[in-house]
Amino acid sequence: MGAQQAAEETRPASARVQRKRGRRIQTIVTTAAELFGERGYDAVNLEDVAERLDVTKGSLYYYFSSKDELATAAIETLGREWTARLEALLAGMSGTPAERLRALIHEHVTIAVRDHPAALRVFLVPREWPDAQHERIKTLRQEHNRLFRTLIEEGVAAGEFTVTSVGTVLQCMHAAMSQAPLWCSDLPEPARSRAIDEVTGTLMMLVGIAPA
Amino acid sequence: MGAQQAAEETRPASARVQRKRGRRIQTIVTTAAELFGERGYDAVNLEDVAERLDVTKGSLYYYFSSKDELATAAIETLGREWTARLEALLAGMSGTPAERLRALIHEHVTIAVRDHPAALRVFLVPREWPDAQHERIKTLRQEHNRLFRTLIEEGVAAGEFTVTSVGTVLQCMHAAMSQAPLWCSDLPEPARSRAIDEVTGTLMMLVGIAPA
Amino acid sequence: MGAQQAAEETRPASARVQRKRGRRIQTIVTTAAELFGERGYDAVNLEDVAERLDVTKGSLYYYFSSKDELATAAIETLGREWTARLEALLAGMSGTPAERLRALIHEHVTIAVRDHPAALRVFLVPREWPDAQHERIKTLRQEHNRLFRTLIEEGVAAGEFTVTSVGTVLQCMHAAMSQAPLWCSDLPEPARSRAIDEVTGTLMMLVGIAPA
Amino acid sequence: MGAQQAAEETRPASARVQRKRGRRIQTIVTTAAELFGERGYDAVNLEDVAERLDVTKGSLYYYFSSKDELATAAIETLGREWTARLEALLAGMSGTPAERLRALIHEHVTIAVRDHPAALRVFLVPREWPDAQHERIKTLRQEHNRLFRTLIEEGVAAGEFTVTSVGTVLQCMHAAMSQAPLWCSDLPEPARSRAIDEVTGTLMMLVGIAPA
DNA sequence: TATGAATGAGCGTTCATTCAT
DNA sequence: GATGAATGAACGCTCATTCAT
Repeated sequence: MGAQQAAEETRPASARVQRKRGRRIQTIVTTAAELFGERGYDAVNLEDVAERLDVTKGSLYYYFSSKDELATAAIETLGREWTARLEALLAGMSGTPAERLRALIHEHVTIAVRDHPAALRVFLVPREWPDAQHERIKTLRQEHNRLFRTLIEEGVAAGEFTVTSVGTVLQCMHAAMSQAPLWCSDLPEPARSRAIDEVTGTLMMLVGIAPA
Repeated sequence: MGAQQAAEETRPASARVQRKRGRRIQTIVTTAAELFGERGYDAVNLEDVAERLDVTKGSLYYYFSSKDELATAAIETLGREWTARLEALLAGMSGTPAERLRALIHEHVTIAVRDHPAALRVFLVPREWPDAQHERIKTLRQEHNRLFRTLIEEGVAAGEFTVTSVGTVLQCMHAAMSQAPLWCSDLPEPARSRAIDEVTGTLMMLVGIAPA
Repeated sequence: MGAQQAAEETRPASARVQRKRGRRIQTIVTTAAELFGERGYDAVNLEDVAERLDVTKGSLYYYFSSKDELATAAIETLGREWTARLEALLAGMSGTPAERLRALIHEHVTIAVRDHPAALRVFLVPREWPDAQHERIKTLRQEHNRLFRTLIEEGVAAGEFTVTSVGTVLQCMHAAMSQAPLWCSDLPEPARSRAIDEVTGTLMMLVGIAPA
Repeated sequence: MGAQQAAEETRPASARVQRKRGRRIQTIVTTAAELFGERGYDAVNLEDVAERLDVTKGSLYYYFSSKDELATAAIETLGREWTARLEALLAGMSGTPAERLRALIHEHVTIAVRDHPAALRVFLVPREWPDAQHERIKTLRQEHNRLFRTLIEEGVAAGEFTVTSVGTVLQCMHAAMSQAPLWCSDLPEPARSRAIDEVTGTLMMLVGIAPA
């Protein structure tokens, strides 16, 4: 490849190419996220990822230099999307802190149970992951926690919530929400929604809101 | 060698040997339980287990016929001991359901945080384990749950507890208690005890008991 | 890349690749057949096969998913080729049943002694092989036997042959032909051909044809 | 152990002890011969041998310094016993060479089919065995062949037998007799005896004796 | 860009052999 | 003499990674 061609590529052509590359990467990352979520880091091999994408193993290395890097990207994507959905929910609603917290928990559990039964492997047992991911997971979780923390503190300040310790409530809440897929995901539909509602109601009690 | 001598010597020797073998097996199982707990089934290899025991990999096969069998034994031991400690606690105390539940939660979290930071891998993410263990884990967890369930139902019947659904409360409680090691185990001592107390107080809210 | 180009390029390339893969597999199977024949299933390890092919053990798994499968392919190849050669011989000749049987025996022994001293391990001691191969071997041997059986029955019907029992004659004949490499293969050339002739003449006596 | 005691043991006590040791060794060797015969050298492990003898693996090393040595002894025993039985048969009978050869073949096949379906592994595929055994097997087989050879040469000299080459007839005969267990051993009793008779009759044709 | 092929380190498992008691 | 325990080398197999094309 000549230098000139290279120069041509880094500008206009390259923009289209890079967008394409970006989309390709997203496809891969999303697929990887599904698999890592379903089975965990160790139990996923690149052959599986490649097969689900209908490419060969070797191709993955054109986009990611290692399994670790792919996993990092997958987690990143998972975390971002999740937080974005929760933020979107909050942005579009008003009401008392209790109403909003209830909606937030409900949404979180719904995402976990319906879309990412996967994710508990990521957020629940971070030690399963290589150190590189470990830190990133922590950060993502903090961003994620921020949404809940803000709301809870608001409710406490308003005298609406009663808590022992905000930090502890967050940890417990998160643990329960993340593990919910274990007992909810396999339920047939009417029962599954009911189960999600129950979890939501139960977790509201952590801030002192009695069941309806 | 006469038959009598044989009767006097061979059998008692065999009994001693038997006991020795039993102890050896316990040592191995305990070590294995630690490692499986720390890293999960996939990430533990028999070389690691052997090294920690200061023997070679092959020796493990003198006692266990496969990694699976070793894992099964490790889980079994872990589960039994845990349940036994909780049962012992309940057997030695009286008081209102709230007092007893508080003690039970406190003990569970203490065991998890201090003695088996390990165990969350086992009880929290059962899907990580081969099918053979999967069922056994379920059973152990049920026995374990029974202690909590009985107490909660008693409290509800006495009008002392308020719950959305006993089953859901159990699941959430268990999830939080099991994950507690993640944020408590590495704390220095006075803080750790305080953290355990906070978790206890927070989880009592799941049955409608307000913080002190 | 346009769809047409893809159609013109990807498929033909894939066809060439396919053929290349086929050739590679044949090379491996042939090499494996030699080794299995020389030493038997148990005594051959994949390291040996790989070394003779000048690749690493792991590479074999790109083509065969287990030692068993490789062995099956090796046996299949061996059996097919052998039967094909015998069929080709018969197709190209006429004459009395005795003449044709003599030629058939001679060819079989020649193949065994010169080309596959190997094969006795396969056809002589089927119990040495895993069950998967066991059945396949039986089938191959039956196809193989069919050629001899047809001819012998023809000779018997024509009153040219005298036998105790066709089945038993086939078994004895096969046993001797297969084991011939043991005492013939290491002979220097003029003696080896003579030995093969003697075996042929001797085995013709099993159908009542006296030596020349 | 004091020198005196040793001195005492090497004489009178030692005789009894040594006989005992000899009997013990015979038991082990016989058992090993069975197993090697059933499964072949590679597929037999010392654990199996020990278990069948109801001792531990380690004990075998008190009598044999390696698996190889045990195998050698097993083959030796097998071969000796076999030859002895054939010699005994011949010693106790008279008649024409044909009558005696027929009896000899019949006895050989009967032993093979009924008592040592085993043995084909030993005598049919000597290459399966370590070099140490290889030579010994050859020798045993020669002794064994001698019985047949003598008889055949006698029959030829008497004009009763017609052969292409005595050596070749012996090889073919041996091959067939040894492999007979493969198709006879699993037959139910009346059929098995008949099959043995058929093999005998068929093999007599190798020396020019027509079926009855 | 993408593929098919190959590599090599590592893992679970087996087994002949050794040895203290 | 015999046992229980341990060892270490080897084997079948997996998989992340590399690379020529």
